[in-house]
Amino acid sequence: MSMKRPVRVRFAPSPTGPLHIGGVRTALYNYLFARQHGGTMILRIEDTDSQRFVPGAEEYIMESLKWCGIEIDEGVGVGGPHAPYRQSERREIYLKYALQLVEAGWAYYAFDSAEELDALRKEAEARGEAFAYNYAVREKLATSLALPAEEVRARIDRGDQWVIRFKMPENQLVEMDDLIRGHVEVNTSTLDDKVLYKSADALPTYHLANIVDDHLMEVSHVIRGEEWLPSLPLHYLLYKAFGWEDSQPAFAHLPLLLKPTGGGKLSKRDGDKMGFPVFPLFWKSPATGETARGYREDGYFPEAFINMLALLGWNPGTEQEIFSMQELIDSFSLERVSKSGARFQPDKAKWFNAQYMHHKTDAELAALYQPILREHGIEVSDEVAGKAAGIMKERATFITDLWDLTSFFFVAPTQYEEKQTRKYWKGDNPRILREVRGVLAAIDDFSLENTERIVHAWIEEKGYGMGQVMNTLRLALVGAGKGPGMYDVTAFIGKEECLRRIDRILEVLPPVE
RNA sequence: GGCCCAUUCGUCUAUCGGUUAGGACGCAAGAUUUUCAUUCUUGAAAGAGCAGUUCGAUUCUGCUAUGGGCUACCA
Repeated sequence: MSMKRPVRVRFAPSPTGPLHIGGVRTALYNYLFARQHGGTMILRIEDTDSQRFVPGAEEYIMESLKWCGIEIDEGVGVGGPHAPYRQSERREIYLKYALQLVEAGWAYYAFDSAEELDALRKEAEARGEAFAYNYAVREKLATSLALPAEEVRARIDRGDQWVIRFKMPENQLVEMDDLIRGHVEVNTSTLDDKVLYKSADALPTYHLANIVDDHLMEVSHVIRGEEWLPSLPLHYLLYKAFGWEDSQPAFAHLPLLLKPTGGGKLSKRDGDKMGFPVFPLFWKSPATGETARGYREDGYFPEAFINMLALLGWNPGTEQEIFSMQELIDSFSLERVSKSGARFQPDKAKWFNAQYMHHKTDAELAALYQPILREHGIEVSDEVAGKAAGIMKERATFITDLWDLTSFFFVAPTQYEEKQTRKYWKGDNPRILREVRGVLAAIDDFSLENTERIVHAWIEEKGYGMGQVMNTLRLALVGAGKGPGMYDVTAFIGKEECLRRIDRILEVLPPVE
């Protein structure tokens, strides 16, 4: 591979359902790599399995990438010089290449039916062996290697179903290089003759389509999940068979995302069981009506989601943990991707979201919080909404946490928390609160600082306990033993509202004995 | 079963032969605070096992164990 070759990477999902977060991470790493090298990010849809195609999945994939901020330069949805980018729309391309391999002796026709293959597998299983379609059997079965040429011709002309299989060489060492795993070698005798093309639906399988398209689309780096590592030797041999070794892309196989409990790939069921989303966006299956929650709908910020995902299997080698997309682009490298699978950590995802929450400006918070306020019938300016959110953001993980945290700014308490009431609505406290009312009523400049100064001086002068006074006031204004500093509340709701809330508690709440 | 990949605190990870094995999440304790939180400080917590190479191995090699992936006319 030439150093000068322009970087072109592709994300090539199969539209068989919603894109799960492992797929999002693969897309992200491709994107970061492309951007860092001034390269091109391609989106190719690999819909060569007509059986598993799910309507809506492709749109879901594109919307997910968009939400994540992963931009596509070329491919489905945006077009480009190698269009079309949906493999089902490229079907006429593949047969030619499959036939080229047959002609060159790298592939052959096989006429076995599904039932026949099933029987062979069962037979082998009965003997305690695994059936492999390979050098040992291909010349004994109904293949163009065993049958006379006229017979092969006749079967094809007659319309018999056939497939084209790769003729895996016997006992050859394939040496491969992976950007993450290093040198890998495997003996071809342990491999089988994979189907490359299926006549039944006139479509290639993944292996053929993948190599042909990567070649045609001038892909320079294939960055994909580790589940593809076992088929890498086949892919190497395919490049060799086509004579495309010189332009063969470099490969990088990413470690898998594992269940939080360990023991396998992360799956949809884990999310349901352990209460965290496995998909970026909410998904509803058009076929079954089944739904799955998404990070977006669960209140995650896309930046936090991406930050969390980026650090799962990659790290910069420094102690930095918070990264903007641009920072990720600048510091990402395949060499620093780890080799072993990473368990997904729901708790850490929340922590990342909280970090981003804490760094949001009041204006940003206002935009996100306003819809929730309106749901609760609160109509306030962006400035007011942002201020309330800003005061309490440090305690929130999600935007949706803000209502519980700030509702008292907008709505006077109608109930008083029992514990706080028992503790503070007793003895002299109601009487002292009446005095506090008088002090507050006399203040003209109701700013946080001024109110604090005057009230504190008064408390000191009277010799009252700070905790007693402030908590009683808190009970009156908030109705509970929580909230920000008291003067944040007084300044926010203003003098009149303060007095109103004090009057109400004095009127409504009988003192505790 | 076969093939391939992996293995450092509970989890995510740093270390590119010589370190008191570092950070983060979570957990615990303490401090701060008018409340609830936040925040801060501190603490517990790791090289799977056995050989070998080496003056010296977490780091290199082999074996074992464990985990994972693949083994479809699915991707």
